[in-house]
Amino acid sequence: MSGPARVTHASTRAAVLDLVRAAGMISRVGLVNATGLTGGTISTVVRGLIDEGLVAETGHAESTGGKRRVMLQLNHFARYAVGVHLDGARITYVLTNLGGAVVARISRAGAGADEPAAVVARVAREADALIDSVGVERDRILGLGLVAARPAEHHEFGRALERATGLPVVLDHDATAAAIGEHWSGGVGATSTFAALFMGTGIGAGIVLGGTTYRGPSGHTGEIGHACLDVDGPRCWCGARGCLEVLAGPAAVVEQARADRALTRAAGLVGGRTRAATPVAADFAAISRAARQGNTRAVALLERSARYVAAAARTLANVLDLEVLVLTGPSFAIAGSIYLPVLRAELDSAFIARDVHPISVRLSPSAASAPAIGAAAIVLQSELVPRRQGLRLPDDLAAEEPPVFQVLR
Amino acid sequence: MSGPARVTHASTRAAVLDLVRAAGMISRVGLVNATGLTGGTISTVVRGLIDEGLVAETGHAESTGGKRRVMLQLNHFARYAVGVHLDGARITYVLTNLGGAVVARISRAGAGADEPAAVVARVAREADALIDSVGVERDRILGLGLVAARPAEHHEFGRALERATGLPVVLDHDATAAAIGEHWSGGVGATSTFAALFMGTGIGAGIVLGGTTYRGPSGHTGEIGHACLDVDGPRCWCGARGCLEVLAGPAAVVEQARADRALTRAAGLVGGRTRAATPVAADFAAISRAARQGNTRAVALLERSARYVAAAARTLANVLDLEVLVLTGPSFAIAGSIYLPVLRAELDSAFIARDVHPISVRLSPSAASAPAIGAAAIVLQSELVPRRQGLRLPDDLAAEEPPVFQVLR
DNA sequence: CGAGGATTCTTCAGTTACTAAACAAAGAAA
DNA sequence: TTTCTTTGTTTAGTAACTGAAGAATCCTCG
Repeated sequence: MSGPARVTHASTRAAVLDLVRAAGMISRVGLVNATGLTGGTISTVVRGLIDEGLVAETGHAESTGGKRRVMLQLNHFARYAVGVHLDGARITYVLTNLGGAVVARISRAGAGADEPAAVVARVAREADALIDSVGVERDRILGLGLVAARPAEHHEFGRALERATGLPVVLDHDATAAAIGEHWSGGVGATSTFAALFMGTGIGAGIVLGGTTYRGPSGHTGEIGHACLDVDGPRCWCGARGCLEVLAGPAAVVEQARADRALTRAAGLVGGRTRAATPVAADFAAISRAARQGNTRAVALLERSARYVAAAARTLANVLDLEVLVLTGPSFAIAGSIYLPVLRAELDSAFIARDVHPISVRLSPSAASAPAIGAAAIVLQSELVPRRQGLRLPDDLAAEEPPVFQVLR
Repeated sequence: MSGPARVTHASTRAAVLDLVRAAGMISRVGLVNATGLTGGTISTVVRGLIDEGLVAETGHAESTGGKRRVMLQLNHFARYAVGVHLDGARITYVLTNLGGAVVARISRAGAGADEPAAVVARVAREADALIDSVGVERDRILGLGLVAARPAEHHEFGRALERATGLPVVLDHDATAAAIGEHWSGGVGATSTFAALFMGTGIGAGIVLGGTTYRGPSGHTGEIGHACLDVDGPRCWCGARGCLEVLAGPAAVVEQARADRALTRAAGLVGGRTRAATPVAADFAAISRAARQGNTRAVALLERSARYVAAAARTLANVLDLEVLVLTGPSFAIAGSIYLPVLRAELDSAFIARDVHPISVRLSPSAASAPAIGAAAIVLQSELVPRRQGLRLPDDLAAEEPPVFQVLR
């Protein structure tokens, strides 16, 4: 009759490790305040983490009247993870360390119409090459994260890749991965509620609520590309009318640009003529370049798109009570500087909870490789932070006063 | 150095109690399967619940080849909770039992411009009268739930009410309360992801994700009334353009109706002339009545509104990957039958995850008093289900085969 | 009708992850 | 130097579980 063995209480070890990562540097007393656990517990948990080599004592804080705090930091190079982003056009690989920092990165041609078995073999080979290029021992690699726009279609691929590489493979949505990547690499607080607005060829959003990734019952969350912005708008492939993607997604922008002879010539759009592997991505990049070089018609086109994206972002923020919104993904990597001010203006003037708390809108520092970095971050998270629920986490991590740092002699 | 005392592991007792409530009737073995706990644990936890009078053994299931399962049920009349909904026009009181069933219900005039102290005294008196009307002992009442459109403004009021009634008071958003009420009274599954679309004078949404209420960092969640449905639409008080509320909320519908002479006369709208306490609510009701009686202009007006609400509902469903959408609140209580088919059609044809899982759209069976019922449910939840996180709950409660019930001799 | 199996539920010893509290160590202030 | 403050460690005790054995109940079949 006995049920399966389980850890009922959230793994304290994992929660402490996550706090150390999120804080960058923190003392044992800081962990006591942050977790609500007692000093004794923190003491033993930290000892275990130090023994495993995951955490190290890196110096002392200034005294506040008594013994100085010993500061703890994540040992960034104790473990690694591989992240792979399958896009239509390209496959991006990153190797990150425990802190989510990119140690190595390569980008290769997409799978195209190649045979799945051949693609598996190639991806495994290229991932191996990435690992070898920095000479990391195999047993320090926690696993491989694989992300794509429609992860459900890559189940079989993931399993084959697991066999080919010998690494555990986790599969996820690219937008969700991008959000986790932002979260892990520390741009946003440990318990913050935020969304990563992801623009590739389509538009999606990765959602993190109170520090926990939200995946929904079927994994189809954050489909902000199919937010309605015009009840009488043009029809979308999803069956509805006036979806953001149809009105203002990269494909829509490119289509509008192609209808403009002057702009087509000025920006050197390829799509209509040569049909490259991903004409939309290439043409969208061309339009963005033209806009940055001052082409007013390109600017107008992108700003029009930005107004729609901003309206959808506001809807998202109002529904979820967001604290942070990060723009990421290949398309924002190119055109983010044009979209950012429009979104900022919209949310500053119309976010409904703006009087209670601000909403910070920012551009990801690594928008182009965000999905791949996020893929690696998911591995780090799945291996080291099994489940964070059920533990009191600090309302504000910044409450821990940043101590003056001194190198250990 | 020792931190504050805390319950780290989710209270098993509370989780088991919640499962009994959600399942209606379940055996110990059922609980073992549902929780993942061992038989021994369930045995002792259940004994405790029976000793407290919260749960009772109510019969036997048919044998499946061995000893028959003893079925457990919530002892619905072991505890009670009071729910109070402060609306502009009216104050609604309900007394519910543990199962969330309404035992008594009264409705009185709203606070209007009365002095706060007088309102506190009146509410306390009316709540007492409600309790006395069914003759429930005071110590069986867990507390009083107070909900309003803007709970933040009623903090002081709540504290005063706590002193006046001697009952613990919890405060929450009306839309969130409505969602919890739907969840508690069992219309939706224990771990389901759903939203309660709430229409009073404004439009909001209460959100429950995987069985857990989502309140966001500042409690301003589900503001679907300020979803953008037209980037060039009319300006809203929130600062934005084209908000759902401005385009299609009850106030907008009433305004449009008043501009229509024939409809104003046919429906007998009062707003323009006499300025009642809440002209919008009264006039919206009048328009709905006219529509139900076949007035084509009223029908057209409401169906236009429904199209906008449906588009916003689709956006919400696509972002959160919803499984269930419940229409509730005073305005849906009156006009729900007109909105329901429009929303169903929209989500059946355009919900993005519809091929993976269906989304069920339904009208709350008690839309008018849903906020008050929800307020009481919040008390039940806060007292009996302190924190449900960190425990594996069943994917599908229906998996427990419904046993043939027999009354215990 | 009674043995034997199946299933449900209980009991109890053992494990784990914590807390509480005493203690030790390190620096500041006097 | 002495005394105080703060940080971190050790130890004993406890709550909430698991695992495994056993008791209770019911069905089936000779």
